[in-house]
Amino acid sequence: MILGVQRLVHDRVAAAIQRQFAVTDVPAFTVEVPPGRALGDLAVPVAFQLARTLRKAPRAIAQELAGALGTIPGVARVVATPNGYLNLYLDRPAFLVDRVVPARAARLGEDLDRGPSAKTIVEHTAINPNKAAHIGHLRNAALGDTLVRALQYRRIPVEVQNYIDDTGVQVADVIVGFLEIERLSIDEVRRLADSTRFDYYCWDLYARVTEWYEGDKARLEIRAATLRDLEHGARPVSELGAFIVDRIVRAHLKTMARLNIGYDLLTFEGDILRLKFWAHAFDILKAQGAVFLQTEGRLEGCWVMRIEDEADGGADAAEDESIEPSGESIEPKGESIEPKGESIEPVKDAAAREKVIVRSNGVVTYVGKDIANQFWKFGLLGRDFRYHRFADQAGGRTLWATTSLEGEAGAPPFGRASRIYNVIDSRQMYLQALLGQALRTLGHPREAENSIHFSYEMVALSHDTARQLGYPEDTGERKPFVEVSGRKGLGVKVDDLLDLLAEKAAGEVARRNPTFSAEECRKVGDAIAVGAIRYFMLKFSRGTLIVFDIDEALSFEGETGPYLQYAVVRANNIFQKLKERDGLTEAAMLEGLERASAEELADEGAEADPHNLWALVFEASRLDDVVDQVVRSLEFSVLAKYAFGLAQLFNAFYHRYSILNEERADRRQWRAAGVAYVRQQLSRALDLMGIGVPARM
RNA sequence: GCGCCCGUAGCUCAGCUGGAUAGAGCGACGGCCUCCGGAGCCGUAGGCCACAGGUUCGAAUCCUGUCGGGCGCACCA
Repeated sequence: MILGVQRLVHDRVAAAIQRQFAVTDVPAFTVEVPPGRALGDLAVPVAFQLARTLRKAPRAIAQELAGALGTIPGVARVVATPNGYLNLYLDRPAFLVDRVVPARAARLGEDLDRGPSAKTIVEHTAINPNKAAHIGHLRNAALGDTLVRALQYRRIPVEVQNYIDDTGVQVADVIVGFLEIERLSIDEVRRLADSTRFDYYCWDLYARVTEWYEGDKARLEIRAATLRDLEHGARPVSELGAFIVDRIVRAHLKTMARLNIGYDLLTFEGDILRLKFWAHAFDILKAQGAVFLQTEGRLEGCWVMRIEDEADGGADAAEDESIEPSGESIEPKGESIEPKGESIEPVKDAAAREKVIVRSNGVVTYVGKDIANQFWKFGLLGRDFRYHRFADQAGGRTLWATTSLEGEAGAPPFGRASRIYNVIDSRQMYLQALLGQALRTLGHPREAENSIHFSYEMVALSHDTARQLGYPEDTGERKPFVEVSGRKGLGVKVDDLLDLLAEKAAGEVARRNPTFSAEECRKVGDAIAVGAIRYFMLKFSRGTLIVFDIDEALSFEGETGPYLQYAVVRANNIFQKLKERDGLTEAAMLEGLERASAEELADEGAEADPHNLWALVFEASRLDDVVDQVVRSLEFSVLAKYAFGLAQLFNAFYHRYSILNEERADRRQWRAAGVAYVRQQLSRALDLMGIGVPARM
C-alpha cells in the first residue's frame, strides 16, 4: 500500500518542476525507495536529469524543488541532499493508522481499483497426460499459479487454462505399452487403474516403452499407427487413450490441488481436432497465404510456414529494427567443414527457414493445433467449444472442460481474451514465436503483441539427487546436472517430494508441539511441505536453470518457505497470547491508536536502528509496489525475496523489542499495530505464492 | 553456423524499468533461551560483479566485441 503515495509524490514533483522551471515536458522520472530509512522513505533523483537542460547543479535544482513543492498529504518533510537527491519523509503515525484501522484501510484499498481491465488468460501446467507429474512440471505450475494470483491482486480478470494433449505421441506410447507389451485389455487396464497408483504405474511403463522401441526400431511403426488411431478416434486405441487421459489428468489435478493450484478450464486437444478448429484455422491461413504447399526438396508435400527473422520471443521488448550491416559473406574459417553432408548444407539452410504445419501424410503438427488454439483464445476463430463440468475444486471453484459432445448449460464465456500468457519453458521459445508470427501475418498485430510467452529455464537434478534416486552415474557426462527425462523415467515425482517433505515437517511439528494430535501434526506438516516446495520453486529467477537438490529442498531453515510461515505464526502467537493473558482482542488493542503518543515511531536519523518499528512498517507497505514490479517483469523471485526480507526484518524486530511486555502503553500499542500490519502483509505475500499459514507450527 | 539464456562470496543464488556503502541463504568461526516459541537472533571471515571497450553526472544493471557454459534451430510436443 505504497503505490498511491508514490503516484501522489510523482505528480506533485512533476507539477512543481513545471511551475518552478517553466518546463513544459517534464522528463520521465522515478520515485524510488532509498537504501535506508535514514535517507528518507521515498527519493526522487530527478534533479540529475534536469541538470543538463537547466544548466544548473543538481544540488541547486533539488533545493529549489524542495521549496516549490509545498505540502504533500502524508509527507512530513522534504529534504534536498547535498548531492542532489530529493528525500521525502512520511508522516509515520498517520501512515500506520491508515493501514491498520479498518475504516481507513478500506479507503486505501480503493486505490487499487482502476476500472475494468481487459480479460487475461493464463495457460499453465499442460502436462502430457501419460505419467505422474515431476518437479519440472511443478515449476511450470508454481510460476503459472503465482502469475494468476498476482494478476488477480491487481484486479485483472483472469481465466486459467490447462491444455491437455490427449492425442499426442506420449499418450500413444503408453497405449502401446498396455496393448503391445503388457497385452492387457481395456477392462484389465481399468482394474489395474483401480488397484494401483496409476500415474506411477504409467511413469514406469512409459520408460519401458522407450526401451522397447530401442530394442527394435521397427516397433516405431506401431507407435505411428497407434497415434493415427488416436487422432482419428479408432476404436480400441482411442477408448483406451480416453481412459488413460482421464485417470492421469485427475491424478495431476489432485497433485496440484495439494499445492493449492486450481484451474478454470481444461482444453482438450482432441476437441480442437473433432470440432474442426484446425480445419477452420487452416483455411484462414491458406487464404491469407501464411502457409503454402512446398512442392520440392526435403519438405515436398508439406504445408509450411516461412519463419521470419523478427519472429523473436513475445515476452521481451519490441525493439526497433536494427540496421543490417550489409550482407557480406562471412568466411567459414579454416577446417570447419563437417565430415558428412556437405552437399546438403545449403538446402538444409533454406529449409530451416520453413516450419512444417501439416505433414506430407496430411496430419497436422502441434504447431498447427496450437495456432488454432491461440486464435480461439483471442476469439479470432469464429468457433467455440462445448463445455461440461469436469470436477469440483477447493473453495467451490468449478473446473470445466471442453467437449465435442453435448455441452452442459451454465458455462462461463471462455476465451475471447485480450491478453494471453503461455507458461512454457524456454526450450519452446521458437514455437511460441511462431504463434506471434501467425497472428501478425493474419493482420492481428495487437494480439501478437499480447501473446506472451512466459518463458523460464528447466529444472534438472543434481548428481547427488540422481544417485539417491538410484540412477546410475553417466560416466561420459561432464555436465554439472542431470536432465530430467520422463521418457527415461528419470525425475523426482511431485507427490513423492511432497510426501517426503510432509513427513519430515510433521515429525518436526510433533517434536515441538507435544500436545498436538497426530491429525494436527499431519495437517500442519502438509502446509509446511507446500510452503517449502512452492517457495523453493519461486526463489530463483526464471532465467536460472534450477539444479534440484533434494537435501537443499528439504531444508526448513534460512531462506525457505517454513521460515516465512514461522514469522507469521509468531505474529499470530502474540495476539493469541494477548487474548489468553489479558483477554484483549486485536481490535481492542488498537482502540484509540491515533490518539496515543507516537514517540515509538519518531526514532530517526543515521543512528536509528535499521530494525525499528518504522523500518518494519514501511517495508511491509511495499507489497503492492512489489507486485506491480512482478507483473511487469514476470519475475517472481522479486516477490519471494521481498517476503523473505520482510520476515527477516520482523524476526529481528521481534528479538529486539518486546511487544506485550513493553511497559509503556503507547509504545506497546504502536508496536502491536505494526505487528498486525506486518502479519497481514506477509500473509498476503505468502498467499500470492500459494502458501498458507498454519495457526501453529 | 544462427537464435535465446546464463557468467556476482568457498557453494547455491538475488540485485526490478541505470542511482547513494554490492546483498541473502548455506557452509566456516564466535556469541545469545529467568523475558511474546531458538524453524530464531547477533557478530567475524569471504567479492577486479568472466574479460575488453563504449554510452552517462552516475554502470553488476544499457550497447558492442571476446572468452566460457546451457538450451533451442525435426514431417516430436
